[in-house]
Amino acid sequence: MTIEPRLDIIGAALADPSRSRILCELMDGRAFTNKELASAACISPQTASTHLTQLKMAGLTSSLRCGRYVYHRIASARVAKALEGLAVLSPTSHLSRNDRLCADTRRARSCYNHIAGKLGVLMTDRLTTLDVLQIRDESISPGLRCQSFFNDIGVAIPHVSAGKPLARLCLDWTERRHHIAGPLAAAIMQRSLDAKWLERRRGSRALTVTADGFDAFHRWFSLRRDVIDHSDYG
Amino acid sequence: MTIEPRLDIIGAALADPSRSRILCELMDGRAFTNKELASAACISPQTASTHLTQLKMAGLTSSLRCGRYVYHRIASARVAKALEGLAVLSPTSHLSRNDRLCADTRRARSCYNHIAGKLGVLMTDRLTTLDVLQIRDESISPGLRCQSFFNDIGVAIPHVSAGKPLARLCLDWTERRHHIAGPLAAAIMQRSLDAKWLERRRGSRALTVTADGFDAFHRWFSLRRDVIDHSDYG
DNA sequence: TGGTTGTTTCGTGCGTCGTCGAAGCGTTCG
DNA sequence: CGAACGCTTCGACGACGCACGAAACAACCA
Repeated sequence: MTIEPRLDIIGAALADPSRSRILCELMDGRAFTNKELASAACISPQTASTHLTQLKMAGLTSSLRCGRYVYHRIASARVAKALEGLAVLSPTSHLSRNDRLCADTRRARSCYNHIAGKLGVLMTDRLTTLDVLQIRDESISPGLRCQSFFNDIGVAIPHVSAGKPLARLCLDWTERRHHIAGPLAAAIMQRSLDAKWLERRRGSRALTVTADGFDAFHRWFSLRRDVIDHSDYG
Repeated sequence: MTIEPRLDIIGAALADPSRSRILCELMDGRAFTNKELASAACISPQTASTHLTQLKMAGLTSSLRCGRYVYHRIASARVAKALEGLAVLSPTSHLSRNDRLCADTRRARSCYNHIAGKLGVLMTDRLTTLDVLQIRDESISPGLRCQSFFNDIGVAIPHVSAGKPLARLCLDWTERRHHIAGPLAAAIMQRSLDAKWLERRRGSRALTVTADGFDAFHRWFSLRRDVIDHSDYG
């Protein structure tokens, strides 16, 4: 016998539909309570509690007690990255349904701590054509107009320790194309929320683009409203 | 209800110890028959057959009929990448045992189609300090001495279509450090096997460094035998 | 063609796991 | 202090899934 990674242990943690729903709920990077997650997964709080202890034991989530509430979140960016890697492998048959809420989620949503969905992909495209970011192979480096661009839109470029990426590419599981992740992407998302360009929706990872948001995305990213809104799915 | 990736479907495919062992066996990139995999996982051929159909249904493996044999392999590099991402998350308690075969596997092994383990990590380090490769952030670009180096050691640098990486970083699940993956890394592995620097071992992903191998790795990578051999575990 | 080998399907037994009601524990608030 | 609320544990029920023997199917070989 030779040593092997125990994929089955991680797999068993993922193998239940309720736990999968809980993880997807947590994938936007925020922390939720037991009860909230129970409601999101349509199960009783007792059941959610057992699931959450399993996820925690498997190292996928961590919990933080706060008064009588227990907040759960994805354990680390590494876990989030691994789960995103799995998400693009997961079956897509259920994605073809023309569901209004599906369309919303595809259009713009939070992914761990950055913007995903069509908006995320379009913004990423635009950042490269504007020479704000250079994407070579699978890595990202600042372009000529990086400083000025982020200065203009009011995003402070995060400081990262040497060797750590300012941003990285994340394969979008609905668009099947890359959007940016990492500290810079998180800063853009934070700015978009602070400036009320985007608003979180209750009980969903979907993000709503406000009127100011359409304005800002048109001004800074040349994204017309109908391009963002247009759904090219069945 | 909003759409979600069905992590549970992939998870269910991974959730069984036998299937995990089968996948780990396939992770070196080669194809194996049903019977071989059954033997590797210590289960009967019937059981292996059902597991393999499950893995195939989940999109993790693909099969190819060749006479009365059916060869199974990892479906794609994307799947291999996702599984590697999970492997670094998987529990490590069983890695602390001081097992001779464990040490072999840690020292050098094949990972999909490139070299992993201590040897893979050391080679990657050396390629950067020699300015053969430049690692910036999480991407890799050719260094000043790239052409001459690979010419010297007899590796033809693979052609890749524009925008595709020549190499990428892969987190080693035993060393917990990066080694290189991708076309260039595959070419290095192939060269090492052709030149008999490395030999595959029966029934294991471990790679044996030959006498010529120690010679070559010392000459080209300045890796002394004791550095490769030295186990800093248990 | 008949025997051997590899793979797959069927049926069954048995263990594991998800689910929720009930109850226990801890915290908050009036 | 007592009531309300949230979380967790326990127990029982039901369902799913892994395992292998037996048998069918497919391909090779003499």
